[in-house]
Amino acid sequence: MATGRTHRPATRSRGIPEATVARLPLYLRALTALSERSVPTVSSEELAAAAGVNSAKLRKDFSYLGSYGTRGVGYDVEYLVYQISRELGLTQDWPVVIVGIGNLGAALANYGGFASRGFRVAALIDADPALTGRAVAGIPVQHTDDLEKIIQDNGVSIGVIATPAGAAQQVCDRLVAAGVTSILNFAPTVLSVPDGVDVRKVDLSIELQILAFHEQRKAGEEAATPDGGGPAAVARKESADKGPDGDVPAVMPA
Amino acid sequence: MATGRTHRPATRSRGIPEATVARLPLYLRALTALSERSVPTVSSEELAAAAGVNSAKLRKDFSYLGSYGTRGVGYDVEYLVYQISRELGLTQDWPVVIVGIGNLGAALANYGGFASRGFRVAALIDADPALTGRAVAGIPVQHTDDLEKIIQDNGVSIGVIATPAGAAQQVCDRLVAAGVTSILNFAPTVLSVPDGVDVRKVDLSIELQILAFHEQRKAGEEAATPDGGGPAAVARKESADKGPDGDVPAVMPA
DNA sequence: CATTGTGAATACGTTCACAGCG
DNA sequence: CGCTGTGAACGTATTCACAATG
Repeated sequence: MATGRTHRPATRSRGIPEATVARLPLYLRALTALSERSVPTVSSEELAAAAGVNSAKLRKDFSYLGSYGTRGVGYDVEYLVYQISRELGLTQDWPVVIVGIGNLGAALANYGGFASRGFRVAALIDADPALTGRAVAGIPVQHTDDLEKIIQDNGVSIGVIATPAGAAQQVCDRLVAAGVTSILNFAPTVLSVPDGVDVRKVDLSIELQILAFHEQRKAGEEAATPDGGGPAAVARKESADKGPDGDVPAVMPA
Repeated sequence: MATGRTHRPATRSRGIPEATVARLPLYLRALTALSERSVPTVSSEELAAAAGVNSAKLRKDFSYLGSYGTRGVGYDVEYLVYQISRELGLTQDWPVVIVGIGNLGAALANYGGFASRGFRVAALIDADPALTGRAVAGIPVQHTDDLEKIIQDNGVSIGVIATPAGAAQQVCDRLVAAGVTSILNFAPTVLSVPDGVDVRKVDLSIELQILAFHEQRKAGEEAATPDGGGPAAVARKESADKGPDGDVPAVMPA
């Protein structure tokens, strides 16, 4: 932390804003669904609705990728799917390891959304010898002792940590030392990593606390139902546009 | 979604920024750890390091809550724990239901970080009759048919959806109709909810895709190992400051 | 002429830097 | 004197609104 210098390596990064990057997967999912229904084109308005954002935001997001639409018509679904996939790097294969095969690790191993998007669970790793050798989701669980070898043999650059909090930093250090440069952390810990390594965290407890905050606010100010107590509000809002927080929630078995 | 009108009900909300709210749980966790070690006071610098943010941000965040520090000294740990807990609404009991008891639902049910923070798993609900009656984490699984009754009997206002994508909207609708006003969604779907209901989502696949994007960037610009292949880079950065995205990743059994 | 693409306006979030204070 | 609290500067993200255009 000494360096007051902002990091940001040589990466001048052809300027796609983070907020936009975070939404691309959302668009991709909506587009994939359209593609499966053989819908050929879609307008920003329709796609935005499906992704749960507003159309101006969507158009601005796409404008960072290039001009892939046709005025008066909309966007070609297949073409956009391809462009976004490419931009996200999903046209290549990403071997991933999951460390910590408790309920959560198992849930992740079983998660279907992987293969569909270029991600491949290359290995499952756990410290418990009782698990070693057992298969979860058809993939054998290997022992932590072999972590470095597994990473290297499979050319893994993305690791998922689903261990208890106490083990997370140590696992993280070993992953990084073995060559992993992107980590998805489900343990409720702040991981410390060298520059150049990306960490994203998913923290259930934090998400619930944020909900509790808003829930409390609601309880405080209702008293008399704000919208007149009549029929429940009807306007529906898409959820996706939740606030900016840049952060996430973690989960952990026992 | 016709209404171009921004929502935002009467809620003028005594102005704590969303970004700050999202960090309060982080501070709380760090403070709780200090409290357990019986540390009496902490400076913004120290606490910021523990939470993985910078100290100016932390001080500004705290300034929205009030002036709880002592100049020249720092913050009283116990007092801050209390203030933040109260602000987040964690001094009260929040009964929560989890719908969808696959691997993920089970992981959530077993998650330890609940009770510690005012959350209580009031019920587990699943559509599979084979699960009904079985206990997970010591809590009996009940059938979806009884969802409304369970919500009402327990005064539940927060629901967690850990079902397959296909069931999520339907479950959501029933939760909302039964009185739930905050939802944590792990299914990879955009949920549509009435005004006044908060949804946060956790989407594993999205998180991985964001990592892949950055990973790809790195690969593109290195060419020769960036840090010379020598000793791993030494500068450490705290992970928490990840980009703004306001969104999260989902997971789903099978 | 419906719809994209985008400057300009606005809102929000972060960081700086230092006055204020215990 | 050290550390908090905060106004002001800066940077990023969202929204508006309309000119450009297939």
